[in-house]
Amino acid sequence: MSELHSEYTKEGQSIHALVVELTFTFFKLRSSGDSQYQKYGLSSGRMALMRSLFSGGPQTVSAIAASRPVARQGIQRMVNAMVKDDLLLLAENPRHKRAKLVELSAAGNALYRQVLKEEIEFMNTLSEGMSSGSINECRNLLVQLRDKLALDDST
Amino acid sequence: MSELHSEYTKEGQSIHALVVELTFTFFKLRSSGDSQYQKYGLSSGRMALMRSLFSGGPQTVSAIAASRPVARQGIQRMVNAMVKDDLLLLAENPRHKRAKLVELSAAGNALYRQVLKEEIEFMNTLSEGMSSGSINECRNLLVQLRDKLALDDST
DNA sequence: GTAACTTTGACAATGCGTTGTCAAATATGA
DNA sequence: TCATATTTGACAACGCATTGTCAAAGTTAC
Repeated sequence: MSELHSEYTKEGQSIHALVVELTFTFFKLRSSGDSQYQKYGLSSGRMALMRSLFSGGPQTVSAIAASRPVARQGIQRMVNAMVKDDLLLLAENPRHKRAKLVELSAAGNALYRQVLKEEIEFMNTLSEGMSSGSINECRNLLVQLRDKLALDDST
Repeated sequence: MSELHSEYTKEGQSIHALVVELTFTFFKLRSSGDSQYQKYGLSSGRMALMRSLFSGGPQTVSAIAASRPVARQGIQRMVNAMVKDDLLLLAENPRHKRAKLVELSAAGNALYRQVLKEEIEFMNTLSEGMSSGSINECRNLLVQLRDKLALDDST
């Protein structure tokens, strides 16, 4: 601890500690997810993509990218690879000749549902002993934090 | 929403929502941090490394890597680059001929303190309107979550 | 002391994200 | 309509993390 830390307000200090913990928890969560996914040849990125298609229906690459903090070209590359793996299909888009609609193939849909099922069980296990009230309060605070960040920069 | 979601317990559903929000908040936080750091030629990774050295004192590359969820060779590469940029120094290690002690140079220390100062102000701003009690509760819940993850896998 | 094991830094390959460029397709507006 | 601007996918280059391999340095056990 340096003397600089005395410039923190009490709340500022708490937020800093929260940010540090959030970072550790995020990495832990992602590596835990990846180790669950890898036995199906999936990754966190591929799962997130399938999740978007499963809940949002067929969409263009641009639309998928716009709904998440990832670059359009990253999604494009991922989609191309997953089409090759027969997890996704490209359907004609009546509104745009080049921008095809990306959708889950039958195999992709089945795989996603399988993994989602495991994921739900995992979340249920993780939440044992916690109250949904305190979990929701925590989430609300993160939303609040993120909203403040959105004001701060134009990312 | 698919029929699969009915397999969630109430708490499981909440945890899932929390995990989604946590992910968004993490990315927002990191990009916000990076845009603050870049005017000093730094990145989140470099800042984290300097933070370790500032608070933990001179350490070997291996020790730094062991204290965070990053690979040893990633730290090694970063250290080599930052030594070239005169932000870090390699001091002789009496206990090991090859494993030098990494420490902040005078320039690195000054730069870190400058950025830290801005960061503290930023955290103070972010926390305005929040109670340190609710922030700490949120952090405690994340700690609890991370502990459960640690049990689950051996990452 | 010495043989076997582990830790460490250099080097290389790879994975997966980013950005930039370009041409085709589309949208906009005078 | 037609000129201009934007969106889109392919391609390339790069950034920054990972893993694996190897030889030098250090540790441990006998």
